[in-house]
Amino acid sequence: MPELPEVETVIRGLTPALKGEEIANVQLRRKSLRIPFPPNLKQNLEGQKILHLTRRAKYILIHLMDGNILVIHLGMSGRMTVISAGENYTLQKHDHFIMSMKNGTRVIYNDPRRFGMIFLVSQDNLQSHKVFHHLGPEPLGNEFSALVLAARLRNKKVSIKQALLDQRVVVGVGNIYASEALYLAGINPTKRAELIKGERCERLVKSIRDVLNRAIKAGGSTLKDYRHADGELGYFQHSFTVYDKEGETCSKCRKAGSAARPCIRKIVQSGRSTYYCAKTQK
DNA sequence: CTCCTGTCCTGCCGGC
DNA sequence: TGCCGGCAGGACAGGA
Repeated sequence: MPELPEVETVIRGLTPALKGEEIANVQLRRKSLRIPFPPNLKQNLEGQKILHLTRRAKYILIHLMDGNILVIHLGMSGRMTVISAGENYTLQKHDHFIMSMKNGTRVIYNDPRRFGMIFLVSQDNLQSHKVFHHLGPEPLGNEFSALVLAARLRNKKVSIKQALLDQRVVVGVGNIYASEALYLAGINPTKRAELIKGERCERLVKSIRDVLNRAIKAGGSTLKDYRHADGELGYFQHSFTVYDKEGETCSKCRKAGSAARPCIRKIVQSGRSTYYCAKTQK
């Protein structure tokens, strides 16, 4: 499920609950998610103090006092829930990982499809770790620019939509925001990636940033403290402009008064749905 | 190198 | 109503 904005919203929700707190107990309710839990995960976490939380790509990084980082990826269906001290909570199906803090706060990781990952890596080995070493630039960071994107798209024969999903090109963009960003930039998703340069590339960079920033903002403003009444973090009502809107008329076409002709189409690219406006995306 | 396919897993929805 | 196929917001390995 979650792409960069959702992960970011989860982190903002977890931070006040976890920052500075000590982990008292860890419960693993199965042996593995997508990959096995590391053998000593429980022992390594219990007694540790949490310094702070950050994000890299779609990974949640929980920095611990001993120099290790607890890495959590939500996969397609992972969710985090915060339960305050003294609050009642009955464990649900697919609650796989539970971390209880010394002050009584609990954090629950639930993931029906189990495509998520939880593991530990030392601060020093983070960059070189298998899942991190190949990652491209953060789209909201200073290192991301039209020149950088163009360089990474060079010689890429795949479609620009597929390229945006490639975490070596840019991180954090998933299937929804790829469609959304291309719509905003007015770029046809089937276009060969290597053809996107110059002014179009500028527009794409700006669109990716816009779409992600707006989604993060929506996450913050529609949730009180990034948290539902039931403690669940990071999932918010957010209306997309083209995603899942096949057969509807996009806002640009509506504004242009094109007699409300349906312009949004759905296609499948390397097995994944793409939505776009057949009229405005060239 | 790049590209493409298959795979992991459960839940849900639409069609019959 | 029940069953079944297809699809779902991610990312990896392996082979061409």
